[in-house]
This record gives sequence, C-alpha cells and structure tokens, in this order.
Amino acid sequence: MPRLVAERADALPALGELFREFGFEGTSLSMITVATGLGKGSLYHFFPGGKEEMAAAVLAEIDAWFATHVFEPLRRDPDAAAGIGRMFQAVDAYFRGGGRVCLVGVFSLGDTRERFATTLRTYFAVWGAALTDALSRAGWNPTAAADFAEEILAGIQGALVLSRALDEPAVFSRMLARLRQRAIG
Amino acid sequence: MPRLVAERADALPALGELFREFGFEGTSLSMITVATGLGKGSLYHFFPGGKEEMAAAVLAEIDAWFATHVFEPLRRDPDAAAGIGRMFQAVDAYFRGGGRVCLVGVFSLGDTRERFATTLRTYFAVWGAALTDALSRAGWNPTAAADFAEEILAGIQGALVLSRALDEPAVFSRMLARLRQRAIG
DNA sequence: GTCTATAAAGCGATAGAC
DNA sequence: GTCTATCGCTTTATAGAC
Repeated sequence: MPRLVAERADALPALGELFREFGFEGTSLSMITVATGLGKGSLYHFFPGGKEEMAAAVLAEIDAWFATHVFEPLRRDPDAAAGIGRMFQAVDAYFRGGGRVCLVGVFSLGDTRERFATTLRTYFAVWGAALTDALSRAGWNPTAAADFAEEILAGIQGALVLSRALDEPAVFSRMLARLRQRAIG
Repeated sequence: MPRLVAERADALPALGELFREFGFEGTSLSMITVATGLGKGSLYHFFPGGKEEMAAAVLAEIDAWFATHVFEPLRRDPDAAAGIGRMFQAVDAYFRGGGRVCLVGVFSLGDTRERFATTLRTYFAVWGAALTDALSRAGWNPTAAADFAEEILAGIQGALVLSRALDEPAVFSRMLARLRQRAIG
C-alpha cells in the first residue's frame, strides 16, 4: 500500500485546501498533522520554515498551475479567442464551478498580504497582462483590452466571494458565462 | 477632555478596522486593547460574548450603515437612476476609493463564514434585491436587472480584492466608473 | 466601569530517540 | 524520515480588587 505522503509535494493539496478554507492564521499545525497524516517532525523536515514555508510552497504550486493551464494558452495559442476560451474552462475547473475559493484572493484580503505581497501582486499582474495581450490579438483595441481584462479578473474574484457568502455556486457559473460571452461571443 | 470610548458603540470603528485588516482569527484581544484603549475588563463588560460578540456588533453596524446609505436610496428614491447614483457614491466613500476592504467579503472567504452565515448571506441578498428593483424601475427588464445587479456586486467585491493584491486602489475606482456608466450612463 | 493578576488551553517550533 | 515529549509564548476568558 502506497504511502499518501511520500514527499513534500504530496502534502501540498491538503495544505492548499486548509489555507483556502481557514486562512493562514486559522490553520493550525495540529489541523495540518491531521489533514496530512504527518507528524510535526515530518512536517518540519519537509518545511523547515514552518507554516510560512508551507503557505509559500502552496502559492508556488498554484502559480505553476496557472502558468501552465491559463497564462500559457492566453499567450501562445495562435487562435487568441480559443486561448481565452481555454482560460475560462480552466478557471471553471480549478474553482470547481464556484465551490472553491481562490487562495490568492483569501491571502490578499488578510494580514498575509504583506508577507506574500510580491507573489500575490505578480499572480494578478501576470494574468492581467496575458489576458490583455490575448484580447488585443482577438481584436480589442489596446485600451479596451486592458480595461476588460481587469474587469474579468475582478469579476472572477468577486463572484467567488459572492458564491461563498450566498452559498450559491451558480453565481460563479453565471458570471463566467457572462464574461465569456462578452469576450469571445 | 472627552473620553474616546464612553460606551460600547464607540469601540466599533476601531474594532471594524482591526477585523478588516487582520481578519477574525488574526485580531487578538491584546491588539484590541491597544487599538481601543480599553482593558480586557472593560471589553468583556461591553461585550460579554468576547471576540465573537464584538465581530457581530461590527457586522450589525455595517448592516445598518448600508441600509441607510445604500439600500434605502435604491428602494425609496423616486428617481431610480438617482438612487443608483447615490449607491455608487456611498460605496466609493465607504471603501475609500479602494483603500479599504469589505469586512463582509473578508468574513465570507474565511472560516468565519459559518459563524456569521445568516448575516453575510443577508447582506448580499438584500443589497442584490434592492439593486435589482432599482434597475428594473430604471428601465431594465427584470431578468437583465437581476443579472446585472449580481454583476455589480461581484464587480465591487472583486475590485476590492484586486486593489488590495495589486496595492492599486485605482482598480476599484475604474471598476466603479465602468459599472456606473453601464447602469445609468 | 476599569484595572491587574491569573487561569487553562492552544499555539508554533525544537530536541532527541528511534 | 518519523515519532513523542516538551519548551516558551500567546491566546481567550475569568476573578476579584478598587
């Protein structure tokens, strides 16, 4: 029977869900030991920097996932509209139709913002730039593209907040459909 | 020289800023004693239920403020477009042009969501209903009005997240201007 | 009403045996 | 690499003097 957590990377999904659900302060080491099945000794073996290093590792993994599944299609797909379509598809899958919040958003609103300032800022800045580029290639004029990219990113984050508050994931799905329609018809 | 905190309500502004900035878990009683100038004895005199009662009191105050300055104009202003205009003005002032986050949003994303579930849900539900009504009276067809109201609320929340992450309040101002333009021209 | 002192529990982190 | 035991500190909350 294979071990559930054989290396550092195996613990990241559980860590991500905890930080998403309870925030940085709200996630305690005892919760982490339960969720990962790892003792404190093992945790500090994998993450010598403790909780902060765990959160940084989760953020790095998220960054890598979005770089592959969102930013790259936006920049590299020769058919710009198709790249934008893939973005909406990936975003819907990642946030599970509104049932999962955005850790970057959660950390941006909390007192974790200063601790991870560069990572948080870069995530949205890179996404915004890639989306602006794709919209431009899809026919939007540069100014309108930058404006609409900002509106799409904010719409996604806001819909996640609303879905959570109303306990109604459909809010997120509707927002994604609206934005997609306006972007690529 | 007047006392800064003579009664329970006088402590709410400081409590609000703390919860907004650090979240529920991230705000400790020692931070609260410093920010309010009140000892623990006084705090538990005003709020026997401790931190949870403090947070609930802050949420209630926010609810009341929005009821007066946002929901009522939306519902009561005979000129629906003017009521919507007043909403945007009040929202911009309340969130200080993007320099201040929304406590309801912060609590909705965190583990505080379940604790204050009814309050958080009601805040957005009531706002959404009042805005839908105003948009309908302003000439939007009912379906489009409900859809757009949802989009406006999400846009506001998302723009606050983005402004915070990018440390760029202008993102919020731009979003408000765009939404206002689409709503009432 | 306000304070200080203190209780009881949980926190992040470390040490050291295995 | 994983565990248990423990350190030192902070947490929320209470008690009781004033």
